[in-house]
This record gives sequence, structure tokens and C-alpha cells, in this order.
Amino acid sequence: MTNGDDPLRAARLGKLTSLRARGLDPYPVNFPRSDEAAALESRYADLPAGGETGERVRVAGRVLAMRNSGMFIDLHDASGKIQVFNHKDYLDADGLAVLKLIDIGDVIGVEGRVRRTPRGELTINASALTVLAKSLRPLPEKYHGLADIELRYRQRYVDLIVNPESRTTLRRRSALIAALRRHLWARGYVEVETPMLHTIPGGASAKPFITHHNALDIDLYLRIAPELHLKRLLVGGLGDKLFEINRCFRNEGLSPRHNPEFTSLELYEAYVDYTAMMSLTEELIARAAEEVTGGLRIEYGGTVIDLTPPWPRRSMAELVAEATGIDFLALDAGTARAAANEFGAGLSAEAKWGHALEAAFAARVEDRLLQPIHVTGFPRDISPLAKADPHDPRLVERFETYIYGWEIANAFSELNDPQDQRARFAAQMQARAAGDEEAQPLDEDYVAALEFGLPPCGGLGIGIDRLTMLLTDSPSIRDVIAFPTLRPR
RNA sequence: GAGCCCGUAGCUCAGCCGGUAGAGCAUCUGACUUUUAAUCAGGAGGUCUCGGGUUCGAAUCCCGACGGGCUCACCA
Repeated sequence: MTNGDDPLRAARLGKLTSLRARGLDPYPVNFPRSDEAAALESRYADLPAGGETGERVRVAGRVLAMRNSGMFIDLHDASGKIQVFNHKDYLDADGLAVLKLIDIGDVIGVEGRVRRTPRGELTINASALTVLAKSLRPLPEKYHGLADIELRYRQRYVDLIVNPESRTTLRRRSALIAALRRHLWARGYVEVETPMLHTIPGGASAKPFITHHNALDIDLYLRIAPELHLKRLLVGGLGDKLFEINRCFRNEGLSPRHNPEFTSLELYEAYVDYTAMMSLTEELIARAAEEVTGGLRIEYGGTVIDLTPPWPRRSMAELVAEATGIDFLALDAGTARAAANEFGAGLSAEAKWGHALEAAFAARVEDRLLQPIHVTGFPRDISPLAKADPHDPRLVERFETYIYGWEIANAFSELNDPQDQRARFAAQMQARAAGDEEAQPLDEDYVAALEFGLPPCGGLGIGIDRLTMLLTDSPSIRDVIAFPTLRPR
């Protein structure tokens, strides 16, 4: 607890007062450093045990352990750890007095000479100690760290201080996103930003968050996808290759794989079709994996996954037929619905043929797709923004990439025929009228943009959070989001 | 939204066939001093998540609330 009666806090407040009484500012404005811990470690990699250097350095970081009554301090900065040796041979009386006022958790600056102890630990013989931020709350136990899952998410700052694996995971997320950006930039993609606040929530099938703009006195929706705006920019020719890495918001349940706000990469490339998106997906994910894990064979939850391209391309109907013996392409809507319901799909009478195929796929195939695979031949009924398959009007040129049974990527040859698009929206509006809350509403302005001419293009979306989970072997999406959505306490 | 499980000291955890709360780390006091989860001695720290109920007596059994985890549903 954090009230004034807390003796742990009281002890630290007492030390804070003592520091001030000595004329020291426990929260000074800066502390110029000569080095980070990791830099010293590499510079003196060859310094033998017992070796001394004459070099005076200045380092800063958080005290995470104190031994021998403060004689030894483990000082951690973002780069790593360095040991500090505090002894009256090097510290004057003032320094020793400050040492007494330092607690585990304090941020301190240290000046001193570098040596390696006889036991081989690179160490700074402190000649001066400066408190840079007095910590008023105790840190979790050093050996087990912070194990309470709820506290780790609610107080991520504490989690990051004491659990190195949390730092590693979120740093890998950063490296992953940087790798994606670098690769896309190298391929001539332009990064853009499109609105988070939408007047019409389109581009995906999902329930939106609703908010209100006071000056305009209108409701706005947090975007469920950036798709329609990105394609408007493609119409305008802002670039022939565009991408956005940003947040989407969906007002749906939480689970180990769902957070109400999540990050996606969406990109569009003119003059190519969805087959180009398959290769691009493989390249992007393979590069990201190499960047983050150092290789193409990863392990998730004990399952080895080989990300080496190329990945198989199989149609949804084909995979369903293989798993169930039923060829949905040979069934009409009613029979397909009945067949899917045999697998527990629970489809209503309004469900179309495409919904039935998708339900059968979800029930009997999806979970088994552990190794990377592009699933093609998506039904038109569930793909209102994708170009029709020229060989089968029930299907569209769309694929989803599955890894570990999860949808990681979703891509189409984008529908650019404004009349077809209007008809697709009409079908969606009908479904909406029939009670499908997630059917996509008609966006007149988007159709108008198409009427000006959207070049043929491929589009691709990749879920960054799930990809990060896979590449960091994280069991929950909350592990890869610094501040996941929680019920307020 | 439904089912199952969990909530004890700052942290990590015991205790749970009911008898009034314990350890380790952290903290405080002292000792020791080139340690690596330092060591040794001593001290302090808890309305056992909250509210009801059963009982002579509840951390323990029952009901409810709150918070969390997992599974399912929706979805990415």
C-alpha cells in the first residue's frame, strides 16, 4: 500500500530528507555520462581479472542490487549492467554518507576508475556518487522479479525494471517494426498517415468504438482499418506504393490474442495483383524474423516453425475438402450451410455460401495450419473489397497467411471497379439490414474516389502484434503491447 | 457474454479436512568485509481483496461483489 504509514516508503522519505539536508538535490537536472555499461564491457573485454585501468568514467543507471552493506552495487542502464565498488579508499566521507542514503531502485550517477575484480567482474571504483532520482517505492524481489501477471501489465514500468525478458520482448517489437519500415523504404514505399477518426467505419468487418466531436457535433468512429483512405491516396497518386503502420480499434472482446487497439501494417502497390502480395508477405516476415531472432526457424510454444520462403499456396475449398472430404465448390448455399452446421458452425438461414465455406474452414482447418501457408480462394460473400476471381464468380483474388493457426496477413487484388464496388456495398447494406452488425456500410466518397480511377493494385495487411508474439515466443498479446487494455482498478 | 480456476506482508510463496498467520527476499538495528540471490544475529511489518452467512470460533466452509488468468463465443 502507498499511504503515509507504509514504513518502507517512510524510510526512503527519510533518506530523501537527509539528502536535501546535506544540500544535495535528489532530482538534479542532468548527469553527463562518458559511457554506457555495455560500451565499457566491450571496451575492456580483454582486461584480465585483477586488472586496473587508469580511466575515469561516468556512468548512470538504476541500483538493482547492493551487497556487503553497499560495498558492491549492481548498476543497470538500458545497455546492461556494471558493478560499482564503494570503499573508503576511493570515496571520501561525503561519498560514504551518500552511499548510506542510497536504496535499491534509486537512479544514481557514478564517477570512478575502471578495473576488473579478481573474480572477473568489470567494476568501477567509485570516487563520487550522485543520486539522480530517489526512488520512494520498493522494487519486487530480485530473484523472482514481478510474477503477478496483472501487476506486470498495470505497472509495466516496474515489470520492465525487474524482468529482463519484458524488456527484450518490447525491444524486439521495436526491431521488428524498424525492419519492416527499412524493407519497405528500400522497395520504394512511401509511409503515410490516414485518419484515426472516421465518419464511416469501413475497411473491415468489425464493431467500432464511437466517440463525439463537440465542435462539429457529430459522432465519429475510431478506425477499424485504414484501408479505404490508403486506397484514396493511391487514387491520388501520392505514391504507387504506400504503407501505414498504425493502430486500429475494434470494440470486441479481449483474449490472449485480441486487444481492443492493435497495430497493423497496411500497404498498397499499384499495377500488381495479390500474387505479388504473397511474395512480399514472405519477404517482409522472413526479414523481420531474421532481424528479431537471427534466423528463419523459430520456436513458438514448443512448436518449431520454419519461415523459409516460399510458402505453400492452397485454396480454402481445397483445404476444407482435404480435411472433411466435402467439396464446397460442388454445393449450393443451402447444402453448404447444412454441411458447415454439421461441424458446429451454427449458421443462420441468412448465411450465404461463402459464410458456410469460411465456417467450415474455421472449424476444421485453421488450427492445423501451424507452418506458414497462404490460403487463397476466399469467398466473395465475405470479401466486399476484393476483386472477383475471373474463373469463379463465387470467389475473389484474396489470401490470408496463416502461421501457427493464426491469421497473420490478409491481402487482395483490390476491387477497383466502382460499379462492382457499389454493388458489393449494396449487398453489405442488405446484410446489415438483416442484422449483421459488422457488415460494411456504404461509403459514397470512397466509391466516388474509385470513379476517378484506382489503378489495379495489390493490398496487404499484417498484424504486428501477433507477428511479434510469434517472433518473441510470447503467450499473450498483452506481453507484446506495453500498455494493454485493462479494466480500471 | 458463459464455464472453470485464482486473490495471504512491498515482492515470491506456504498455511486451507475450521482453533485466531509463517518463510525467503526487501526493510530496520548490529556484526563482518573484495561480493555475485554475499554471510551472521536480532527487530519491525498482515482488518489473509471486499461484503454477507454458517459456527462457540472462519485465511480456511457457503453466498455475493470486485479484480485477474484460462477456455469458449466474436474477431486480427
